[in-house]
Amino acid sequence: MITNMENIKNLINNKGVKPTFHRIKILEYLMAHKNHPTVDKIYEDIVKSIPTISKTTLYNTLKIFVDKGIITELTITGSETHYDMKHGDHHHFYCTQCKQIFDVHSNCSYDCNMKESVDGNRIDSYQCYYKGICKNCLKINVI
Amino acid sequence: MITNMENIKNLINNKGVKPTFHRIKILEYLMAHKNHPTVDKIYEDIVKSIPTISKTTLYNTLKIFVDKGIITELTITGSETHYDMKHGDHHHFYCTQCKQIFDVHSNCSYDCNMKESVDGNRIDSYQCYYKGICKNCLKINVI
DNA sequence: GTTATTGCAAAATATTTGCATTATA
DNA sequence: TATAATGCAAATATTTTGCAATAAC
Repeated sequence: MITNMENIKNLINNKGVKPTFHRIKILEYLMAHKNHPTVDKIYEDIVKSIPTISKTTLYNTLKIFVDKGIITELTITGSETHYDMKHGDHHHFYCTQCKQIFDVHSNCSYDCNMKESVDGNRIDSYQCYYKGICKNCLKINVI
Repeated sequence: MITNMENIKNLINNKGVKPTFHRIKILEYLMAHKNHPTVDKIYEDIVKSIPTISKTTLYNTLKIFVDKGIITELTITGSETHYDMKHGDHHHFYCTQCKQIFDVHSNCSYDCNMKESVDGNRIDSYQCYYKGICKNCLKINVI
């Protein structure tokens, strides 16, 4: 039987990254929290179980994961970077009122994963996002 | 005869913003420089003709223009915000090597301007961008 | 035992804020 | 003159860096 931790370890290993304890724990966290956390949020949560972890390690590790294509960084707000496990094709919706980022599964035919280049430029990644007011905030505003 | 400055003045006025000298000059700059400048770049250029202008005014003005939908802010790199006049429907390509942002006129059928909402969330703006190596850098790398 | 990882503190960078000054209608 | 815009300096927020301590293999 392969444990979840073994799976994560393998995933990191397969990308050519040494699966240290911290790295496994950080990826484990991101797999369990697909609500696009910031560095601060990840730190705040993860420091409870690993009191000695530092933000520098977090920054280091997240950068490595992004470079290796394990996770995606979302630079939507202009202030903090949000992080997201790669999980299926989806876009993002940023609510300018409650400041949350939601996954949206738009049925548009735009799928850049199928493209390798545009206008002769080599595409390595892409991102689409919307900004507006989410349905929850719309409801609250009406009342 | 309506001068260019008159046109810019009217554009600002029509959005309910008082067209001060600085605001006109900043918009004039953005209309003439559609290469997605940062605050620093705009300041560096504009301070030559208006030596007394401050970065605070630049930040203030750009924020107003964004809020009023006159310009778009591009938060692609995660560090500096880039600014872009609204001009036709296009996406952006960020070259991770030369750090430049290019317009790309993708022929995909993805046009969120036609949508008012997604999954019940109200869309106010949207952005799509690619990251990769631009054709110029690809050429240089080969040599 | 050597090399990579980690953690601390300081530095760097970008943006925002408070408030006094200046311009504008 | 009243109101809004501007500019300075300080504060804030986020991320990066240098280097010493530690851990991993």
